[in-house]
Amino acid sequence: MEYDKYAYEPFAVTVDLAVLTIRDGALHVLLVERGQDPFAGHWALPGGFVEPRESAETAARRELAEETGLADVTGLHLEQLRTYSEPDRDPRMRVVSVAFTALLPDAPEPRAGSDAARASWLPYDSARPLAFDHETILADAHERVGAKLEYTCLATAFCPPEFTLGELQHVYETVWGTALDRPNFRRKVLATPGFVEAVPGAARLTGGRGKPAALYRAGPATALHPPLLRPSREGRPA
Amino acid sequence: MEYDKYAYEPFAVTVDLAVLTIRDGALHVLLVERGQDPFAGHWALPGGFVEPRESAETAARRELAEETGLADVTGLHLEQLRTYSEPDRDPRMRVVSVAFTALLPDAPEPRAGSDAARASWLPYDSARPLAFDHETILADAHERVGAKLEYTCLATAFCPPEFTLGELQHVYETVWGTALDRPNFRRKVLATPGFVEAVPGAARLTGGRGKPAALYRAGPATALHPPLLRPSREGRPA
DNA sequence: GCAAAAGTGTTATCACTACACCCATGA
DNA sequence: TCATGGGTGTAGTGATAACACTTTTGC
Repeated sequence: MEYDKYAYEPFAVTVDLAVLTIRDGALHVLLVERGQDPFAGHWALPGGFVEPRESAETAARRELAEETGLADVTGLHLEQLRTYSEPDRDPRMRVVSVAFTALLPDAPEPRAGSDAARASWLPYDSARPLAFDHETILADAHERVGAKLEYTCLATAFCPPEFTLGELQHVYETVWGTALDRPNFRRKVLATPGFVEAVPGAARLTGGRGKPAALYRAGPATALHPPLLRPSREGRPA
Repeated sequence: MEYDKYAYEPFAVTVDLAVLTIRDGALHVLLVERGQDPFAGHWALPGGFVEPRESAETAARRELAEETGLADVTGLHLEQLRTYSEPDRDPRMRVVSVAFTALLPDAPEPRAGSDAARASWLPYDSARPLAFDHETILADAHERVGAKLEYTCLATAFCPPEFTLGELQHVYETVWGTALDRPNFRRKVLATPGFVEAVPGAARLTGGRGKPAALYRAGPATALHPPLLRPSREGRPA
């Protein structure tokens, strides 16, 4: 560790956000359209510089509030993914980016930020091509969230304060891209203490038809024991 | 994203390494003794600056080779942990550090590096206090490795090319700090295709006494299905 | 009544735990 | 012959998967 602050070419440190939500039954991601080169006109993940007196986590939450326009983002799930530091990932200069993923229950229309031409929710499957290495970041975020659904109670972060078990199951099915058996899913969730808590007496119609579903709130538990594993594909990445 | 490289106070970007190994039946960590203030005389994780033309991963592998003195570190497990970016984590200047964890099978004596006064393997449990926020980084590394043992084949990274099932079990017991049932462990490992491969005919005495143990090599699998869960403590962190 | 969505029950299979027990070696 | 560590067998328990089935609503 040396003392000369200018011994090296300066590094810029930024945060990039993979903000995911479920909208119209499909996984969506918050993207901004770049107004300037490089990649002018391309979609990119929202993000920005880390300020001199804030941590990457603080910067990420600030950007999240700015990009979504939400007044209160304190309760939202925000998690550091990893740091992307390939020397040429930004053609202009050396930029090291700390990537985060955030999970939103509902999807308010984003407001076009200061430097972004447009901001919008796009379906995950059509979110390509993206600027820089953002496709890699987005794929890593998807894999991470999918894996964490297995052994944590993270799924409730995609749900509004009160939700039905059908909606919770839909979170799993949407992120994993697989269908689950409803009776088994239901038993599994209810058998895990603290995953969900029943809202006494409350019920809601979901698809316009059918029996009204009981409502639940997120419980205090964070871990899932035993885990709720994805239907087995053989070679799962580590 | 702006073009002025000097618009902000420069950030230094470093890597810190939590290098773990098992030595004399206990978890050890590679530490260096700091020669200069701040924290002169304190132990710290090895690490260093990311060079202008390398990624954090490249820098981490370079530092690993320098600090351990190993000629070939290409096969070793090296994994990004997370990035630590609290504004005051280094009192001298703004340093953002990308932390990695590395797993070594054997423990060659480290050579004292260029800027470090001494380098040494210390038992994990007595590796305190550490300089900067390195205690947090080390604890995060331990937790990450412990969690990955559950659902990946990572344990073989602590073992030499050929090892016994008893040695493999010892890896789990050392990292988790719990005893495991030998018959069940054995069945579990052998029932997972590609976790280990038998070395035909080979056997080795382990404790000087007892039946010689069959030898195994690491197999091609990376994931463990179903996982090998830690004996249940109730509230496991997410 | 019919379709749709919620919710319950049942059974076979699988995996895991906790043991008891046998085998090969050095002292 | 004993201590030590490797290796096998087995019975009880709990979790899972794959169904069939009932309930409550809108049309």
